[in-house]
Amino acid sequence: MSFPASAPSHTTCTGAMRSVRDSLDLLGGKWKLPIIVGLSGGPQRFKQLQREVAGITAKMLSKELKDLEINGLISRHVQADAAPVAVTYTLAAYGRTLFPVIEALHAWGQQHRAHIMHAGEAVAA
Amino acid sequence: MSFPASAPSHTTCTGAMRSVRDSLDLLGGKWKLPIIVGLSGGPQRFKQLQREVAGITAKMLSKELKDLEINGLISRHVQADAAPVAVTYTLAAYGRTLFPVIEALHAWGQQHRAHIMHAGEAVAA
DNA sequence: CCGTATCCTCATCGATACTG
DNA sequence: CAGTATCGATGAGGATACGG
Repeated sequence: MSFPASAPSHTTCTGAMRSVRDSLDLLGGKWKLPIIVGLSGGPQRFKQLQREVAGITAKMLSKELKDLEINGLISRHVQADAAPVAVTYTLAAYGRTLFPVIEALHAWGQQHRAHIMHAGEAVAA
Repeated sequence: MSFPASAPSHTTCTGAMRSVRDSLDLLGGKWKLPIIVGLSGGPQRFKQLQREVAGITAKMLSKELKDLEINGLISRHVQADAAPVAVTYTLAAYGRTLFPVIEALHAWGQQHRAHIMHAGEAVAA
């Protein structure tokens, strides 16, 4: 259920769109999901994370991390005892609820890449 | 499999990010998914679809439909026999492979909305 | 190391008017 | 009806430099 396979009503679709858009609003943009993926392997410090995500600037990383924290997807921890200050970002439990979403996106992305390869091929499946 | 639950390696994450980004590139933006949802109930004509998606302008709809067709997610059919020209858009079989993705986004969006409601609540029920 | 401030560019999206 | 053309607003995102 949840996503009608054959004949969704007008209202059903409208409702579905709302939720989908909600998710997109939160996770959309270039960096949100990559950052979450980057944190999925365990806590990371700012610089580490920046290296992990690859291509992101400090400005964007900082901004996106704020957004994600506001939405409760990640948490930020400061260790002031260290000399040059250490900040650690951790994927919150709530952030892990995104795994199915990420997995779906990941799976489709992979499949799509394969699909493109033999674009003209016969194939069926 | 596919998305390591506990300790993904550096390389695994990088690979996952690529696929996720690929999907996002194709499906990102404000309208792609809503349009696909709008077509999930069956073929639609341009104007119908515009009404269905709600809020989209002719310009955006036209542009997005082109993108989606190029990627093989939908197909366009023109009936020139009718007086004022009728164009029908249909969700291609390949477009239906997105249903799991949409369903994931949809489910998370719904859950998130609920999550927000009792953000500070100590549960009620 | 961890960011913030500033400036800038470009893609996205919207409104309106118009054509076939 | 099915689109396209034009103009304009907005903001995401990048480069660089600097502060704590």
